[in-house]
Amino acid sequence: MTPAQQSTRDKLIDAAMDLFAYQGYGPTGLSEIARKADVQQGSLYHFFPTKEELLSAVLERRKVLLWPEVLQPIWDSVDDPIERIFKLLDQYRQMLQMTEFSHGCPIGNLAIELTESHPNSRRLIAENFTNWLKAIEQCFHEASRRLPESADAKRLAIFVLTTMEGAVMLARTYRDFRAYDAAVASLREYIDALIEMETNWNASKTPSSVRSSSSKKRRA
Amino acid sequence: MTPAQQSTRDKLIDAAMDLFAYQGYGPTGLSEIARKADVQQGSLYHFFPTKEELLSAVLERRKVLLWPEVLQPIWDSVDDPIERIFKLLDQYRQMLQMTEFSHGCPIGNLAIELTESHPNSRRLIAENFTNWLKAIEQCFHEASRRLPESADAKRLAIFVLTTMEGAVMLARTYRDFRAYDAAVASLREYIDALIEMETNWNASKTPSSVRSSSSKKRRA
DNA sequence: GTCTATACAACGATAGAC
DNA sequence: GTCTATCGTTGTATAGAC
Repeated sequence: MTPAQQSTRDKLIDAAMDLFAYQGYGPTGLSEIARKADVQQGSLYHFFPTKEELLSAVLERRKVLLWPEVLQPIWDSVDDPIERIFKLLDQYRQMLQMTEFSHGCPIGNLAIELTESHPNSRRLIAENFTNWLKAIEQCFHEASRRLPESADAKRLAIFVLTTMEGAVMLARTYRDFRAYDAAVASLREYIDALIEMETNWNASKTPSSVRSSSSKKRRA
Repeated sequence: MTPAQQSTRDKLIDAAMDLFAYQGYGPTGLSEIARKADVQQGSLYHFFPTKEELLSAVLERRKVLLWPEVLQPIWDSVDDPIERIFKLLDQYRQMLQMTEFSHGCPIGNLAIELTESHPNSRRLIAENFTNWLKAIEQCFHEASRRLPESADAKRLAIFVLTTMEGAVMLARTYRDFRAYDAAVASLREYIDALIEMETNWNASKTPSSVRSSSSKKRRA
């Protein structure tokens, strides 16, 4: 849908989404949003009585866009669930590169800026994280054959998210990718080690010595 | 030194340091800082011509305080270099708990808020990260006997920092410690695996079969 | 639903007396 | 070095015509 066909409301949400991601919620003025959306400032208050309600609409939209705009293109181009995760991490890297480190993680930025001062938005930010985590958790579930039984898909997904958010923070601060690449390399090494553990375990198994599943949890 | 003995300049820096950490740089007004420091607003401009120069002084102070206020108490109470790292991570957890998630990482918060809009401060924020990383890197160096030769102390230190920053972000967003503890547990598992690798390697060595150090890099 | 004009508060910064 | 008063701007939000 081209901008010309968008409703005024959607134009406002899109403009606000960009500006909040680029310069944060507080520093972005409502007049700036209206200007970017090519909408008069009076109309803004017709749709969004307060600035924070516009923020809520932005965060709801981000939840909707996670699959079609972020995940699906990657899921379509990569089949292996583990590689999907690292392709996603590479996408954030590309975003940093294309924007010359001016854009970080839109949700992470708002998380730090608003968790304390805006409790309602905090909940929506948490929902955005949760959906992201669910997608990664699903990847680990799909790769569970290759992972030790003790591997916890949910816990691994959290580790991927903390690594990404921390890596984006350091990349933007240093304005280079050394820390980002180092963090992702360590994460890769960790997951490779888990896969190798399971590989070795399977290789050591013989058809005659099948163990119970409980005894398989050798690294809890 | 009690507040009464502090110079006006130091009182202003202390007040600003607290407020910037708690509510960010932008949302903190100069009048608020002066009030908290018990100093007249006119005096503020005598010491700091602009708000950003006050910020620079705060960031310089944080660099100075890293050792005596953050690291030294931990280094004094824990000898093992690896346990120092996890004690440090536990300290951030305690800080979150004591402040009911209202305080995050003071540097990480400012990093996200200011990297793009305040290039001068960005450099000082990077220096704060670098000093933190150096301390952790030193821990890994001191534990190098227990780690595989392929383990890169600098890279591991970065991984600790990204984990911490991401974990703090998620803890504050969810207002609970599940994600924080999950991330730290994964990091612990990763480092334990490195130590175990080296332990197994040493156990497999016999006095008669000493290898060259180059062949020891079996997991680069 | 759209637009103009404006109210009201808070901000960083400044001027100038002492 | 300290203090009071204030400038000029910007912010969110509103009022009311069309």
